[in-house]
Amino acid sequence: MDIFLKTVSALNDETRVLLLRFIDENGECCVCDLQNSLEMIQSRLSRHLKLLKDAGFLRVDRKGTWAYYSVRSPLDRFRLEALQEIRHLDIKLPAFKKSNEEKGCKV
Amino acid sequence: MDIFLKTVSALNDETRVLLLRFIDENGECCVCDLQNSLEMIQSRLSRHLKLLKDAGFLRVDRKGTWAYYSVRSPLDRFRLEALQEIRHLDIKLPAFKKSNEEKGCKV
DNA sequence: TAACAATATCAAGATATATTGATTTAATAG
DNA sequence: CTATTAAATCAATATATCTTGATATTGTTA
Repeated sequence: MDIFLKTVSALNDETRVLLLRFIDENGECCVCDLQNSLEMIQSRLSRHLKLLKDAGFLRVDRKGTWAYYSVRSPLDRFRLEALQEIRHLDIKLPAFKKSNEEKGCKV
Repeated sequence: MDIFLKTVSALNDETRVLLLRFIDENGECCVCDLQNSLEMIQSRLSRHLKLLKDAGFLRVDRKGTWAYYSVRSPLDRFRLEALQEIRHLDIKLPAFKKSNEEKGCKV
């Protein structure tokens, strides 16, 4: 029950649905990218990314000080079905604005 | 997005998961039955049943003053998958205690 | 080591949701 | 019509979640 509720509760927020959809469409993103693209402050992003990760939707890959988030794979049946549902939502996604990581990103 | 969030939000509560599972296993129940079986007060039940109904999981069939709730059918793909997930949860379900409707149920 | 940048966590206030008991609505029986 | 019963709604309180700005942590570079 607890795992199910954690999974469902992660989906129960507009911000996280948008985040998941954005990362699903654009592939691996670091938090800088997301700050740039979605215009959210860093602490808010960090919180929601953690919830999505803990609920089994995202994985994180750290390289130096950067954290790259991507959709976890493979997803189990239920999470995949939820993601499919999210893929079909009529959402206006902001464009991907890459941060200039190579030169040091400074968001 | 709104419909998706409403659907997900209906699943995001232990009471409602239990209710949905109970009705799924036992078939059509009136609110009396649920009060007897689950030992919840009526206003609480009524609220959660409404949320599950409005989210597309339950239907209600009124006969006189009684309201019979059952799992809506057919369920769409996502809701069905959620229900399957709930069917596999390791939950201790209380026994079904039928109310004595024939003689007038008085809960 | 010190300074800096990316990310995570914390604390406070704001918003949403759940629970309870009381009240209201609606259908039926007398 | 009145009384009764099932169910829905309301009002108050309690609990949980979200947002923000501040602070802490971690890795990198000078």
